[in-house]
Amino acid sequence: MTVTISQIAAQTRVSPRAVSYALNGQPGVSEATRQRIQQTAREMGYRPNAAARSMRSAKTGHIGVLVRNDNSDRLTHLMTFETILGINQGLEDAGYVLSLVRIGDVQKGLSSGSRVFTEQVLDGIIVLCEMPDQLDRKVQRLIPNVIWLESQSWGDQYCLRRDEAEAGRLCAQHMLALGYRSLVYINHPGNASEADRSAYSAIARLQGVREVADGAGVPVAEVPFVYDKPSGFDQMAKLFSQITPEVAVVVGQAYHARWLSHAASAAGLNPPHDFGLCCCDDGYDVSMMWPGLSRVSFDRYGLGVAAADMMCQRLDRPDDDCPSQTVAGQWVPGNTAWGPNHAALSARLTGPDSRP
Amino acid sequence: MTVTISQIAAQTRVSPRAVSYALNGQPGVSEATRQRIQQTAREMGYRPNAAARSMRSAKTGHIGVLVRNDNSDRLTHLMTFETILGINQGLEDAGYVLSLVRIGDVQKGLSSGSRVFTEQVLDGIIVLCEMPDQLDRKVQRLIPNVIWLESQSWGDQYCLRRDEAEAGRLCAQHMLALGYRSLVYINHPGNASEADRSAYSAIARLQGVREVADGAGVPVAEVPFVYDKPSGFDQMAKLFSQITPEVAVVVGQAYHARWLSHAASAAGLNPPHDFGLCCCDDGYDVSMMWPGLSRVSFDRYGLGVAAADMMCQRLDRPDDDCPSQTVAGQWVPGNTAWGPNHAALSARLTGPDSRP
DNA sequence: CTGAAAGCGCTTACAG
DNA sequence: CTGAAAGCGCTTACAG
Repeated sequence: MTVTISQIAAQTRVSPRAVSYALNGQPGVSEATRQRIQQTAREMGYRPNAAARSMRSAKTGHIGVLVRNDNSDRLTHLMTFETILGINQGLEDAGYVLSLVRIGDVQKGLSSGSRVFTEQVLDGIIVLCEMPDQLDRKVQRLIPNVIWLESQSWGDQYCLRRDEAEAGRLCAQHMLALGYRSLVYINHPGNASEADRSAYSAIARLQGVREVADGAGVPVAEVPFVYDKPSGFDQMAKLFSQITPEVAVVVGQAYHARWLSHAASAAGLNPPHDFGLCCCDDGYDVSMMWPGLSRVSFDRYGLGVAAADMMCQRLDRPDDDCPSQTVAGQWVPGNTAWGPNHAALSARLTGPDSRP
Repeated sequence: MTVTISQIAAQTRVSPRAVSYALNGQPGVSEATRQRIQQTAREMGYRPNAAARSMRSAKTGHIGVLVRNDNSDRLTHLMTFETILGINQGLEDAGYVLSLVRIGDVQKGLSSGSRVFTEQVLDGIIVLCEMPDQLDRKVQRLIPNVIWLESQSWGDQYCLRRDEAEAGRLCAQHMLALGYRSLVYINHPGNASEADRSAYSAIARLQGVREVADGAGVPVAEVPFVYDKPSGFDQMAKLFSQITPEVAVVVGQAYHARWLSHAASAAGLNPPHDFGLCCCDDGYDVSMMWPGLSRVSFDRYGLGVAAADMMCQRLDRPDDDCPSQTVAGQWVPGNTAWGPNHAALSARLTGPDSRP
């Protein structure tokens, strides 16, 4: 059924060696036979057997991307997909295939997990989630080349992260510049399971906000936020009852901004008329669906490409230095925070499009 | 460096055959030696070489998922990720590894694409995007077992889709039940490139809406919608200037609902106070961030699991019948459409939480 | 410039 | 119950 090199060899009456050399563009075959072999291979619909190649070369050609998708948290942040597509682009350009891998039940370790942990399937893995250190070590032990992307692990090499503290600073700076003198920072409360997951980024963002606000003597009220539990609604209801146009609400994640926006809308409140709103993060979908959100923007796709490149360097030139990198976001002025003194009416007239 | 079966055989002074039989739980080894071998294998950190196994079994153990991510459209709908995670779960349970594959530049065919098209890498592929028929045929020619999920391709077997027409009917039925007697349907305009991509689903949804509305003698105004171009903003501005609480806006995709909500909010308009809003679709992120959206809900994750199961059936029992399936969504009553006669005040007092 | 041969790591009929 | 051997499809030193 499937065509092999031997079959082509038989067909063209040469040795398998000649076929291999001819198809891989190596010298050692006359140009005439090379042409003849290539022609026949094309006609027969030959495609190399990846497994056989892999066995010879001791390289699988597969790179994993590890996402958090255990049973307690079936869906990681969907925005991760944007980064994954960037990784995919980068890997594909280098001839690798991307294997999606999820962490199995974290409690069980990796026992019930993917085949990539029980067999030799991957040349390397990009860790795109936060997980307990113990699990991190397990991954390092089972899979040869690891790159950490947006992970809690951080070392001198092979790590890549957004600059969360800078994002917090940018938000605070722009809110102050608009004239706000009262900030509310909304974030996940640090309960045990969630702290694992978003601790480093949430902490860094808040630090950035505080750093700038403290410097200007502006208070930052911290409001815990659980969007998927009834208690979260109560807290938001309380917030809405107290909010004024003089207050700027800063949220960490774009998901939080979305939740807040819809909840406020249902309560008849809209930024920037009734309060200021900005976000330390965004994603492609935000830039498309909510271009007016005042925010720090990160190129998650580009981050993925960069991580893929880092992996390729680690594989191709393992002895070269590959320093960890931090990527800064860009402030995007929107129409959800116009300052406490801005006439609400003009906001209403200007409409939804805030882009230049 | 890596441990092989021969090394274990040498260590335990048995033949490679015995090691293979012992580790794979096959009869033909005494229980004593089996235990000894397993113990040694564990100590040496043995993990089978997937390539060697693959070569013997003529199965790669990799299943592709094809997404649209060409240069003109770097990011497919991010909600696709939810489905992909479902597929991943289903495949992993069956011992397969998921390879993410993107369509290369559609114009160029698959020439510059992933290695999965030039070598034998995959046992099968799940097409999770719409693409030209010609490309579809190419995929079928290059990769053995194809499952179509949410694709424009439809046959008696191996296809899986949401029931879009039913979603449209559900939306219209519930809007009519709430008392709305004027519907606006917002959708992508059918321009050439976009028609390819969303034609079948968009057409089916609108048909469903019309079917119900026509039956009740209720008019449906169609408004084209381009959210990523300035002309889209103009059209929305016009819509907002005409909208009233007596009108229910029906949108096809959750992305459209999000865009509309933010744009309306910036203009000081909120559903259900100023107009009714419902959506033929949702996603996990919508259910978390915007639980109050009146909508038809689809379990995209479950759809992914179902597609993976379909693939496994096709691989395990190729001769069995595997009929195509259509999955219906469920109506979720929210707080974005409460009927034209509902007192706006009560909506404002009730707050953001609309869940039972 | 080309053919015959070894070997990557595994599985599995085939003898003993 | 166990060992020696073939073979999956490919690549690559080694002779000629």
